[in-house]
Amino acid sequence: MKYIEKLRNSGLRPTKQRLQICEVLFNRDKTFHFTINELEQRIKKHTDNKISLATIYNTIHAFEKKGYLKQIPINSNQTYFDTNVTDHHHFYDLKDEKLIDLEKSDVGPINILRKIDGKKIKSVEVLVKLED
Amino acid sequence: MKYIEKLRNSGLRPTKQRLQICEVLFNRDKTFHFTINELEQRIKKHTDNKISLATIYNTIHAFEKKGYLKQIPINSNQTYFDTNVTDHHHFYDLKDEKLIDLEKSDVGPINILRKIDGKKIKSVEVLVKLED
DNA sequence: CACTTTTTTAGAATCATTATAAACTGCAAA
DNA sequence: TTTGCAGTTTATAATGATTCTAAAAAAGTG
Repeated sequence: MKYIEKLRNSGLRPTKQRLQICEVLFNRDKTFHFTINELEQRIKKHTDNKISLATIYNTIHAFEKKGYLKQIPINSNQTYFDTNVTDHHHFYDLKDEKLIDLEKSDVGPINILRKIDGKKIKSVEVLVKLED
Repeated sequence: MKYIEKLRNSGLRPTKQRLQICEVLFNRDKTFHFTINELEQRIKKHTDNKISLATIYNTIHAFEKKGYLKQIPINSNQTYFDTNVTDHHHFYDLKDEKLIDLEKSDVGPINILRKIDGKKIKSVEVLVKLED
């Protein structure tokens, strides 16, 4: 199993549940944008045994803390996550409520000219809302 | 009362509650970033009579629909609103959980090079997260 | 004033997320 | 391999923001 090492290296025990969630999250070509609810549905389809909702939350938070996932800032009642943890941005299709990755090169350089004393910039995220 | 016309012009009856909320929201020098919870506290201090929480939600949504307020996309369990409805961006101080306006001129032009068929860009929002 | 429509309200309902505490599991040391 | 224990999983309860409901109150109109 290719995810065992990954988990072990980051101090997470490679449990059956975590490995199955890894399969759903990372064993794919494109990056994956999801809410916990959507992920739960996919896990249900993909695996035979049930994984508790609490475990899904636990795992996603653990993965996020380890840097395997990113939260996407967006106004929604549900939290969106992204398997693409590189520095990039998003389109958000307001009608379909779907996210699309926007590579840094698609946006061009962003120069934050203002500085705040005693603070440093951790990230710069761009959300481009789309309508028909 | 200076807000009566504003409300009437947008088809909202200028009720006592709405006028009081207008005072708290708009009668200030700087732009105001808030959650419903914070707003409720301020209303409690500012006004003698109690305004129901449901009314606060109703009013904020009505004002947002009329374009007097904007939601700010951010990862938080609570929704943030902004009285600054001009096209601008935000710093978000992760430690203090506070927002700071970033004028467009502080960010410079943003050029979205990629296009999505059949969709047009409604807004471009930049969130700059700050750490110590 | 009489009547209609909008608004307010308290409280219930909903829904995402987090907490709890007991059972289970991976894993390292004996 | 067995034992012991920290780390995990789990069902369920709890929380907290937000929305819904339906009845009362207020605003607008003639």
